[in-house]
Amino acid sequence: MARAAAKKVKPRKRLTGDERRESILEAALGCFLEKGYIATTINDIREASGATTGSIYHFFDGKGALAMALLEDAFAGWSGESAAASEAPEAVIRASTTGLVNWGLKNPELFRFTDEIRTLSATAPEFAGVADTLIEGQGSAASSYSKFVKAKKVKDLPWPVAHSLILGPAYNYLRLATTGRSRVAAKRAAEMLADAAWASVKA
Amino acid sequence: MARAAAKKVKPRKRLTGDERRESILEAALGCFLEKGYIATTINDIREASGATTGSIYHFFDGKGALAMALLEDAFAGWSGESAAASEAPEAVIRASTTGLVNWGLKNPELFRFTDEIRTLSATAPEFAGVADTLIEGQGSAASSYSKFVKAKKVKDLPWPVAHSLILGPAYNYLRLATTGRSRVAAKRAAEMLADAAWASVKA
Amino acid sequence: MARAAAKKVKPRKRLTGDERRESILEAALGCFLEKGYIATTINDIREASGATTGSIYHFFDGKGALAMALLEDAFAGWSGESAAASEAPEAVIRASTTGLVNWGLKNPELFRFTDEIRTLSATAPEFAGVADTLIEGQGSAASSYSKFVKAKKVKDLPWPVAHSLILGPAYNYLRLATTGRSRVAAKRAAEMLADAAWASVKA
Amino acid sequence: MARAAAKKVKPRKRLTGDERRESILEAALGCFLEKGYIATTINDIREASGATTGSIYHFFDGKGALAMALLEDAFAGWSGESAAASEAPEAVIRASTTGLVNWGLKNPELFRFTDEIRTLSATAPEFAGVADTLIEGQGSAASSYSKFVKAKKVKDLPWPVAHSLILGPAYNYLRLATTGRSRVAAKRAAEMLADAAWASVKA
DNA sequence: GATGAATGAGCTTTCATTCAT
DNA sequence: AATGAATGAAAGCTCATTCAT
Repeated sequence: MARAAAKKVKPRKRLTGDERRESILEAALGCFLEKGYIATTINDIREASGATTGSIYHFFDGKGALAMALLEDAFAGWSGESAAASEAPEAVIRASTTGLVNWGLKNPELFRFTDEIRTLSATAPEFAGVADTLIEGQGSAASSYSKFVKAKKVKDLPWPVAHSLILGPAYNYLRLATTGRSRVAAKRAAEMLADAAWASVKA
Repeated sequence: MARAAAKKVKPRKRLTGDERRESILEAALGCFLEKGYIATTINDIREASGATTGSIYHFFDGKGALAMALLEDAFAGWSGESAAASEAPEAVIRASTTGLVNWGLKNPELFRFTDEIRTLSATAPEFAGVADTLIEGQGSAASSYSKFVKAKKVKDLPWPVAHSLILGPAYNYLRLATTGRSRVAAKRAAEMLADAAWASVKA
Repeated sequence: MARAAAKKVKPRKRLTGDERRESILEAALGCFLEKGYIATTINDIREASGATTGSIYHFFDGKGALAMALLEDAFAGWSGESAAASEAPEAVIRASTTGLVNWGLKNPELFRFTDEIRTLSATAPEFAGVADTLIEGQGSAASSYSKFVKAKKVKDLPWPVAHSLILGPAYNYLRLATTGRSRVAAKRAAEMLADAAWASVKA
Repeated sequence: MARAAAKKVKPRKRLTGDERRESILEAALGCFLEKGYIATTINDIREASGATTGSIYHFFDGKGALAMALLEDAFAGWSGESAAASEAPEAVIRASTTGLVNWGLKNPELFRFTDEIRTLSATAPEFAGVADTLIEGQGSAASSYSKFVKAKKVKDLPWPVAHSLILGPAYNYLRLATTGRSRVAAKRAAEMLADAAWASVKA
């Protein structure tokens, strides 16, 4: 009845703290992108990263915190892509649209991931507050817009409406593109959407 | 193996099949809207409906099937709201936008619910196929649009782009309105968005 | 929210009591043979028979009783096959062996079904008592054998041993044949096993 | 979604992985032998082992995996008992028979357990493949037999038939002995069956 | 830092059986 | 004789998190 130990101990590569942290983040991202946040378990991340459960909890406060950390990275990437060449209203607004579209087309799973978290934020307390960041964008966007309004460069629309006109089509397009159905010339789409966005809000 | 016979039968109000079915659906909807689909348990629905677990499974194949049944209702309501007064391109397209906005403002939790399911459909097999319905709308929309294109009433845009211009702002607006932050004159918003939608696609 | 009744009522063919009883038995047999007793649910039988749950319980005392009824039929078939042409010891013993093998090869799933119930009888109270019938055979077999012993036609072996020599190889062969692996000339196998059985016990 | 943190940690004796694993296996065996595999629940095993549900699933993939692990042990014990003193055909074949009988008489519940699993293997996917091991024995047995055939030491019988002649009576005898009815001199039975087995197949 | 055993409430789902109609 | 809604205990299993080592 005596039985041999079931699992050989896989000798684990020794990593420094930062490397371990990094490898966990990477693995978590891979899992979240592949199966979605909800369907991913800590165990999945453990297996993918080669870390132990305890290690994961040593570096992060849990699954939610892991997602939040990744979300910040994602958001940074998106922001970078949305930087305008000039401060001119048209440039700024077009860059918002094309930045989102281009970033999303480059990182389709990442877009889906952010979208999932945004949805969950409606009911999951650990993601409360994410909605603002994700949907309102850079926060400063609203105040930029109101400056443009004062300068009579754009229509005096309520910000939610303006936001919807500028980014709504882009989001929608990414959802379509991300769902694997439609396929359309990527570059052109971003421009078409930016054209429309600017046309919709310009004074 | 032999399941123990149910010992005490606490007589419960006897409903007809349809009544019970209805009460379960209603309770499920209430729970889904209140706590979200994911956070809702069968037990919640059981308590809210007064049915037994077995009864719920007698009428529905599970939580997913329950959601699907409700989704169809939701979709029907939205479709109804989007009916245009005439077949004129402008009327049709404006109705798409205002229909979605008005329906969503009238049923904010229901909108959130559909949005949650759409998000989950990316990874949850039980909701595969939902995405098409929810995001592409009535299916016939694409062909309507191409008829308008042929009639030179609207721009010859790829359908995903046109879809994004027509409904993207509306969706976005509803997400903002639904997240409990912004508040804007409801009626006016629908019109503003419809104006922009039509302006974006008209020939 | 009002929804149409979910299921069209399939008009059910009106059967007489006996016909209904028969159709239930038949359906139950089909299910038991196909998926095994344990894996078969009353619901499976309901669907296969076209009867309603209530009907099934009207005619039978439950799943166990259904199995018992079928078991008796099975046993009758097996007994019939085992009838010897004469009362001569050799004929009787050979017929026991060939009868079992031939019956089992003709009704492989039925053999498996009886084997499953026999196994369950060790722990399931509803089948207590089945073991005797199934494993000891016709009950009278033991006394037949002791008559043969007295007539010095066969060895004076303890009945369990004799039983094992006469039927054990046949059972084993059927299990092999039934498991879908081996294939051997059916007729010949029965004879070989009968030869050996007789040789093993003859005086 | 976010699982509630385990509130109160009732400290339990800390065992090494192997100890806990062992205790679970032992408890599972006890339950399976006492009530049968089917009638045993995870909860039974939990109570018997003192482990928590989670611990059981930490070490084993479920009830089926637990049974498989135990089955391997059982099989090893049986194999050990069947080892022949020499390579002579008669010794090998007699050892097969007596080994099975003796092992089964020493471990009657274990025999019953293996028999139950064999039966279930016909329909339960988790036990597919068990049948071969359990019913065909050591795999090498067939090739041993064919060597004996070539050496003209035994009859040139199809393997299923030979297998049935050698082990069928033994299995049958154990089923009788295990069902708690008959009682016969154990030692003598093994020999009688071995005598017959050898007589049936010797050239 | 690192490990991985341990926790245990809670999940979805099953199903033999009952009984009001 | 027939219906099928209702029952509800119990099943197998999950998994975020904790913490002794």
